Amino acid sequence: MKIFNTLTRRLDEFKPIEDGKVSMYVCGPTVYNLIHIGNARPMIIFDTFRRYMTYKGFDVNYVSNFTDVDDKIIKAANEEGVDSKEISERYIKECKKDMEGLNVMPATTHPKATEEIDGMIEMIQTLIDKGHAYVADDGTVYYRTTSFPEYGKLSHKNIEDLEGGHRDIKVTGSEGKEDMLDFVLWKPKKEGEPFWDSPWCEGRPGWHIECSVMSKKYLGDTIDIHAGGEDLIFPHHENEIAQSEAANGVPFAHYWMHNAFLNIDNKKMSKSLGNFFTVRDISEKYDLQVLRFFMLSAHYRSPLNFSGELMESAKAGLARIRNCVSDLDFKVSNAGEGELSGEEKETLKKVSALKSKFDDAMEDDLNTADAISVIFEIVKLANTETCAESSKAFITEIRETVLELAGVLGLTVTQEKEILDSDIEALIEERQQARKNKDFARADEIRDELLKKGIVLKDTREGVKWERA
RNA sequence: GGCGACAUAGCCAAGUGGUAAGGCGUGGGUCUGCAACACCCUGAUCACCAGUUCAAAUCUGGUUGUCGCCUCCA
Repeated sequence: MKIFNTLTRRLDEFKPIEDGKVSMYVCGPTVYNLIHIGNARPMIIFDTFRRYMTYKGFDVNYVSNFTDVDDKIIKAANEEGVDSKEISERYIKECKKDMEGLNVMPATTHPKATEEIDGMIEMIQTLIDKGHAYVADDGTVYYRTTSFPEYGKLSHKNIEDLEGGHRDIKVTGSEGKEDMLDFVLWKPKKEGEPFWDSPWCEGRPGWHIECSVMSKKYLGDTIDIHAGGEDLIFPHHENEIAQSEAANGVPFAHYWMHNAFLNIDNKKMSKSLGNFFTVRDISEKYDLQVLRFFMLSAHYRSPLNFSGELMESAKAGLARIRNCVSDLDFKVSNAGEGELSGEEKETLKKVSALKSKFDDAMEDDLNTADAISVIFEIVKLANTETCAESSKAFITEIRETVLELAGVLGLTVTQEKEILDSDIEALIEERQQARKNKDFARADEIRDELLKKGIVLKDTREGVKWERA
């Protein structure tokens, strides 16, 4: 597996710390609202990475946090006049619902910042003891960036440039800091904010320390992969490295993966532009599997544009795969038990080669766009090479392959068996009878009637199929 | 100002040295009582200029354009 490593800016061959195992940490959302579709990109991408590694036989320990203490959560709580815990608990619950819709597997562990305060205090103390952090007069604890010579190695920034670039805003808010770039590890409470006791003051942790601590606790001092959105490279991940490596004395993560942003109609998504969509918004109009398919149709390190038109295109694409599977389902139920024919064996060889091609694509820095195209190639084979006379073994093999590969991408392509009301079934039956009797007026009447109920009929070669409009 | 990314058919998107995958849409066809669905077939020389090479979308330099980070942000 080749992974583009932000740290080295190269494709690096993945070598796990421990054979057959992968430890990875993915920065999760701050839960102050419903997650938006931008949040969904890393969730889907790294869930797909995890599924692929699992498919390849790795035991993946996947940790993704919920940041449940933060300014925005406190603000939301104050606006609603409720406890901030109520806000975070609510949106964690909603986030999990969205994840389920997106078919994002629950992490091995989903730690919450507020439940890891002890570990944070401990790590901050270690940093102070080692001279990497200091306490200001008001009890704020800052990280001393100048004490970590490698600061900037992930974002490839040099510190002098950073200092220069900020000269104009240096005036405000940096009292108590030794240096511009120093960042908060612990901050004193303000009125009405949640707080915890600490050796320095009653207060709460800074954002960056959370991830360092949770990663250490659940995965160890050094992990294989740390991932997140590209915007987190600086300062969040840079700061995590500074904290963890200074405190633990060993490298933090061997591979750093970052996904590019999702734009809306070629512009950055933001509330002020009015182009802000939550996953929940999308779920009202589309099966969330369509959103997942859409996200995987481009490489994760390319910026991806979102629009209604593109979603329609994705919907049609996913439907092509699903139609193929449902067609195979039908054929398999009528197929004979006979041996594979010579021709069928040849076709299965091609399918098998395509399966390798799929793996190759995924091995190449998770090229899901290419991987999807391989699935389409198999779909094409299935559509052209199977027929009513095909053997059961042949059809089953192709079907299983499509399902398996789609499954690696976390795409559900089998149709849910839905039970129709008996009176609707009766109407369909009556319509079939009418068609048989060439009473097309009645047949069309029934078709219209069902359409009003949201049932679309399709008269196929194999019989009547239906679907929800 | 600093750092970085990208530019492939109507749209989306792989390909990173040997004469352009795949999807959507369009058009044509098969199936069908009709319609819809489904399926099959159908398209580009790769922003521009110069260079390296037997050979470049693919490497080098330049031009133009789009975008991201540097501040909370996936």
